[in-house]
Amino acid sequence: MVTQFNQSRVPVPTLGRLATYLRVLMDLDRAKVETVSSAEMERQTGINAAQFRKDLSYFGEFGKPGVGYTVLDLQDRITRILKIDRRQPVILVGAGNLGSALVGYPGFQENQMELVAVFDNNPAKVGSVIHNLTIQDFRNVKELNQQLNARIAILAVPAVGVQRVADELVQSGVKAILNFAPATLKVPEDVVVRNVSFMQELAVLSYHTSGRMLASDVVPPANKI
Amino acid sequence: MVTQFNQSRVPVPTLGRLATYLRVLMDLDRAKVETVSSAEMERQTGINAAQFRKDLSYFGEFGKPGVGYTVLDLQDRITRILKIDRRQPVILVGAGNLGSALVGYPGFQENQMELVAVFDNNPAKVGSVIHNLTIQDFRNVKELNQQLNARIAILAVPAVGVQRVADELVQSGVKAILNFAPATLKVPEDVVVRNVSFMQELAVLSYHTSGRMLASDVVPPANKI
DNA sequence: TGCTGTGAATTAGTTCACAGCG
DNA sequence: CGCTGTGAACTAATTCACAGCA
Repeated sequence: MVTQFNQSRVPVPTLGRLATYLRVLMDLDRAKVETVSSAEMERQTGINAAQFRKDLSYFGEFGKPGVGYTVLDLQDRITRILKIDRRQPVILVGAGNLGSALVGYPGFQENQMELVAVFDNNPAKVGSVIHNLTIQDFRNVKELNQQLNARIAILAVPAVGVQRVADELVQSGVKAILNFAPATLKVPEDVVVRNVSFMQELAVLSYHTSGRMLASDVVPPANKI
Repeated sequence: MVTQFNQSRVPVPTLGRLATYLRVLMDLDRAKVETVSSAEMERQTGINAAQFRKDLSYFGEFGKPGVGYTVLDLQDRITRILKIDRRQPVILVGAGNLGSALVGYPGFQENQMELVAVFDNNPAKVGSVIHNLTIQDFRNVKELNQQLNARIAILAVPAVGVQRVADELVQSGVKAILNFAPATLKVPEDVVVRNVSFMQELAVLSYHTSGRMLASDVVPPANKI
């Protein structure tokens, strides 16, 4: 059996699921569980057992037939695959409502993502402190990132002008962008962008409410609390 | 021309893209543009022109051959498809960092999503006000939603206990959930859940930084090669 | 026996390519 | 002509099903 590492062709959804597996493995470890089967992982995650095994198979062989997977070992390997086995510096642009909320997000720490700087272009905000970080002037991003060396950036700015911000980030050495603005970014080939669009998510949900499209059900006048 | 409404088999990604088209159409309308071709839409959105046409084809015929699409008409029809042609009441559970930030999110208004109540189970928070909404005790959700009639809920609570919250929401008549907690929810067949996982997004980005995976990250089976 | 790892089959989603209408 | 709408071809992702190992 020649195990061939299909490295170049890992489906994107696989990477997202790896993060889910990791979360469950951490829970299992805390519960002192030492080994786990793909069937048990399906119970915990809702993700098909064959899918779990195939996802792992893109990166090598991890389990013992007849036994399952060693929780700690698998956890360790997934963190290496996702490159969160060591600290990943991340910068955030936009200290508005959403941006500020994200600074306090505990998931960063848990996953070795370290928020190392927050930027904004609003002079009224520059200099103030959120969660131990002083808000920096976005004009200095290029210079400051020479020290920080962040390759990942989170964009929590309004849609207007987000492209210019992205361009500047690319100039500053950023290779991966998590974009919360409702806009489609143009970036060089070697830069990855993931869009998080609340609007899109809500649209999908809205479509699925109240059944068929020709819905005769009257939307009742709604009060507010 | 036989117009067939393929309603039952609309790909999920199509719905998300409809929201993107809508955004661009609103921009075009503001710029006084009256008609648009699928090729121009590709330029504006980065989404393939054939994809745009096929997405629309699931819902009928919208354009004029040789001309394109009437901006206002298309806009109108997409809002009807997504059921955001009229106000959609939405409730939010969890008034923490993220939840509070979402209350101020301007995208709700723009898309006829109206946040009608915010709930939390922390007595210290119940009663205080964010953006004109008084935080309600989550224990009253079922009772209050008899008036509010929200079918969409946003979950911005910690992972622990999120399943119980979801169960209660389903009991309260909620049919669609936008879940921000890093956990997999079990809900009845007729309830839709969309998960937004920052961690998953960051994991995908992290994987793509610093080029290809190191050879040492793929661990070959010990007894082979 | 009970499990993994993986080709094969299946299903979902995207893009092509072109007939046909305005 | 220039464009839409759509079957057909293609590509991606998921799930099945089973050989083979501990």
